Amino acid sequence: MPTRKPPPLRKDARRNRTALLTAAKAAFAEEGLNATLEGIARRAEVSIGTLYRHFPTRMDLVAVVIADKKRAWIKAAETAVAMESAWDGLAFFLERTCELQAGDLAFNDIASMRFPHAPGIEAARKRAYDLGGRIIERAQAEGSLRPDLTPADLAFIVWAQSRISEATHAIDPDAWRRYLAITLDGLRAKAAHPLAVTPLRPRQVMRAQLELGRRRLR
Amino acid sequence: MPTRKPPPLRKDARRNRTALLTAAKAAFAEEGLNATLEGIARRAEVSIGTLYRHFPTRMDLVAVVIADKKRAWIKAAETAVAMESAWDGLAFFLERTCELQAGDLAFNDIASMRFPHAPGIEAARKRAYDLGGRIIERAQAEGSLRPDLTPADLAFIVWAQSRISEATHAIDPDAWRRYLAITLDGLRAKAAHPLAVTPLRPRQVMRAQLELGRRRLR
DNA sequence: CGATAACGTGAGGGGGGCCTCGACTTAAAC
DNA sequence: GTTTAAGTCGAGGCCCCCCTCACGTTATCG
Repeated sequence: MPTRKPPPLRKDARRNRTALLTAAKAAFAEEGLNATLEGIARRAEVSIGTLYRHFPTRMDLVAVVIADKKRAWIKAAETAVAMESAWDGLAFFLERTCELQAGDLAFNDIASMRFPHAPGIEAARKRAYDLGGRIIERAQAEGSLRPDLTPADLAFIVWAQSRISEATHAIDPDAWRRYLAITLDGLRAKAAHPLAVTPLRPRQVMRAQLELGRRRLR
Repeated sequence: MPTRKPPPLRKDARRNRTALLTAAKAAFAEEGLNATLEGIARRAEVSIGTLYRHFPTRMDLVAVVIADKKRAWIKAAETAVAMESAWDGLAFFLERTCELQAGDLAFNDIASMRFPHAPGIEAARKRAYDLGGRIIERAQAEGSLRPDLTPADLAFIVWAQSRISEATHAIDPDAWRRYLAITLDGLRAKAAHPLAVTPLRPRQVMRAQLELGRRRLR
């Protein structure tokens, strides 16, 4: 590996770095990923220059703050694929994804693709997408999931949910569950009526992601 | 009525007003209701001062631009209440609402409550909400709609849809229909599984609206 | 206890949007 | 054609944010 181990940080530097991450985590969660960097520096009681020394770009900060949830997300997908009941796997995956974004506008922004170029997210997204495909296949093979659903549809369902948790996270952190339950009822094979509109092709889904990202961020 | 009829506009003033409205309509539709006023003035080839003379506040501009769609929205609700099949009425109302917001980020912002204080919208909202309640009641009486749905749920469904059309309007203007169809399948009485989470109370719904409005607008 | 590299700082330049206001221009009425 | 109220204009003040950099400070090591 070409990367050298970074030299140890000085004590004050370590303290400031921690303070910045704490402040950023809170600010991003409350205000979304476009929280102002100056505000984060103020919150951490550190000068703006120090913020930039530690995190030269906003993305560097985002990457660290997001890391945990990103891992949790992938793990949820892997767990879902391994569940005995494929339907339960699907429901678990959707619930867990929505749970991660509820009350955390940072992950909400990520899940809604408002930061399409967030670092390290690309890979996680691809992985989650692939796993999502397998979750769907299994549930369709099992006969519990409507046969016309595609992996891209999963993304749209999560995006749609993201607006609901965006609206309700401060009022009732569990409100989104109600609407996810309704959607799940619509996903069952027994409930399915034929869909008149075809799903977006993968290329189009990517463009839709970028479109969401264009909206008032960055 | 205490309002006098306004004096006729000068010819150049009328021309500029029209240009401003045209520009604003386009800008709001493309960029959402927080499109920059300076940009709208540029687009109309008019100075920023002129914009402010005609429309002292952003809301004055929004009110005029939105008016048509607002009426169309109420009309859709009234038509829906009068339809023979209550289920068709519900589907029609939801479809029409989503249709109005698809491809028009201005109405999308309105429907998503991102401008909670938009002028004249308050009344329209109340009317639509009331009509929505009657649409639901009829469909539940008919036995076609799941009995646990409330008027507030309708709002959340539309908000959720708004994110989908936000993402897809430029790629496939009809993509949202696919997800609305899935949601409708979840709304049928036959598809319903009991909902574990209770709906938000009216007071909470209002707070959720304001919450959405807080997000990066104004 | 120096010496020094790492670190912290905040003023300042650049950008952009909001909104105001006084000087200028023009349509319209006589 | 003159008058004048209505209308237009855009510079400029305000605010907030992004990001850089030269200078002062501090931890760490010999």
